[in-house]
Amino acid sequence: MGKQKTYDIEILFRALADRTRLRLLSLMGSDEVCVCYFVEVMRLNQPKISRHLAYLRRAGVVAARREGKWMHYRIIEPEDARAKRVFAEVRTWLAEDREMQRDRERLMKVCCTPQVPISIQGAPRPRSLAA
Amino acid sequence: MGKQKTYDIEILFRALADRTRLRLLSLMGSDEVCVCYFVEVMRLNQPKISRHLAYLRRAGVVAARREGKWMHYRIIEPEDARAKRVFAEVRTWLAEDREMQRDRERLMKVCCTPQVPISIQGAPRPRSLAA
DNA sequence: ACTACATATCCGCCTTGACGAATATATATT
DNA sequence: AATATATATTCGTCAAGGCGGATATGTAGT
Repeated sequence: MGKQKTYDIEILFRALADRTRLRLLSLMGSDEVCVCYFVEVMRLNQPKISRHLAYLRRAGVVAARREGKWMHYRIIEPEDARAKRVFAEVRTWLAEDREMQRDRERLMKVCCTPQVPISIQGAPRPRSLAA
Repeated sequence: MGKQKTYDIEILFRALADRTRLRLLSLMGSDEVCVCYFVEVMRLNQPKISRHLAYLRRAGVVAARREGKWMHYRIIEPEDARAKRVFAEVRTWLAEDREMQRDRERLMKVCCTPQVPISIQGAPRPRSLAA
């Protein structure tokens, strides 16, 4: 459990060197997100999502929290000040990327629509979006 | 030649996801550096250095300039403002890394010692270090 | 043209990591 | 206990990329 390695430069960049993982991080930007939302929003198969989340977890970039059947993932802020600043700039960058923006819009829609898609009825919403 | 792709997020991070390449970038921090100095300072075999420099060039992170037998490599600043800021933070981070610091110290020594090692006698020094 | 030197590329080998499909695990419900 | 649902892991395959060693290329000097 406590494998909370101090942020290593290469480890971080390897974690960031994949578009799927960048999209995941972008969606976790403000908040914990449940796996089922990643699957719904990104339209990728579930094992692929899980594998990339596991990668991010091993790299120490995100942490997971279980809530019943659901798993929530959130970004871990680096302790190291330098790492923190790099990471902050990366997130700002992501915030401007087209595809990432579309993802976040879809996440909002999916969470806030009165008619939630059947596939995620009952799933716990990100706090920041829960009405 | 003009393959100067606009900085792509993943491409950049893949380029940064290797310690040898980070060390190269750290040495190029302020200035153009000649390949022979990389070899001398980093104590790695020359093909390895060249391969990583080629990788960085393909990724659009550095550019090369020939001067007789010598090749000088320098960092290309990203045009995109976001990329530029991420990159700047990365360089600040590198500036604090132990191994990178040792590399830069060795570069200074190698360039400024009265008795230059035989292997690089006559090689053109980085401008910022040339006495 | 020949030689020497600096650098780049090729080769074969090996590891990492991406993928889809299948399967395992964990939890909740009945 | 059996079932359903959410998520994780395993398997086999494949491409990217790391490595050292050998070799090719490019330039300068004789």
